[in-house]
Amino acid sequence: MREGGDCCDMRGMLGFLILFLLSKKPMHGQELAGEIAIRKGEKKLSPGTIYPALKGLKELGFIVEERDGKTIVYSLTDRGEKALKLAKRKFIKTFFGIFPE
Amino acid sequence: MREGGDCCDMRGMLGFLILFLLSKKPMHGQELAGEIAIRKGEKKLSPGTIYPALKGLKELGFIVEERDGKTIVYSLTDRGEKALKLAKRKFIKTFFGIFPE
DNA sequence: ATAGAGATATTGGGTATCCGATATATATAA
DNA sequence: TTATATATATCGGATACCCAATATCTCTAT
Repeated sequence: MREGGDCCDMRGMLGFLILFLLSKKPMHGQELAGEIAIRKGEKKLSPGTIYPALKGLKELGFIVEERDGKTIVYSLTDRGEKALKLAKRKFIKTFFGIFPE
Repeated sequence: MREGGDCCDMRGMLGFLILFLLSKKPMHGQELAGEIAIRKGEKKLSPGTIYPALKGLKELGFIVEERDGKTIVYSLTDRGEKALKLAKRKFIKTFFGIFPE
């Protein structure tokens, strides 16, 4: 784990984005990949991208998984909430001025 | 060059940030590193980070350099302006909701 | 029970990002 | 001129990002 130009200590910008999306609504992997695809205007992330990212966040203790039939729903832990809050603050400070007023 | 979770085709988030900062004011490398350090609340990027990033942007035709005594001042080209505009749009769409309303 | 579909997971490989260390260049001070 | 400080640049290595391919697992339909 780095600190990086990416975003704090959560596996870079992808981890940050995932954590943010999960904070709004717990989702399973494919659902998450779909949401990211829409936001980025690209095709869905490959399994080789999304699952390792989720695994990393889980190992950091930022998310937990809960089996729900065929899928696994991921949601933030308290640690994850806290890390996201910090990362958000930094993100906003770093990119201040980019969003239109 | 990829398309990436980073930001479009400008060497990732760092390139994006650099381009954004240069669009507000032409700067030389160390000045840029200082500005980024303030925004991120970290120490200045190492030379091994900032100069390759600038070199990459130059090779993409997004910035030009002009020697000014001891320093080299970088500024955006028209291509750079255009690329930044596109990247900003994508950035805003991708991270919509992260900035407080 | 078997087949199919969809979700999850891993592997291998290529590129990007970034740092620390080192090297080079340029301007200023002594 | 020589020394010093600052800016610029490159190198080696570690991690992150991402994809394509492959494998496993779970539910549903037949």
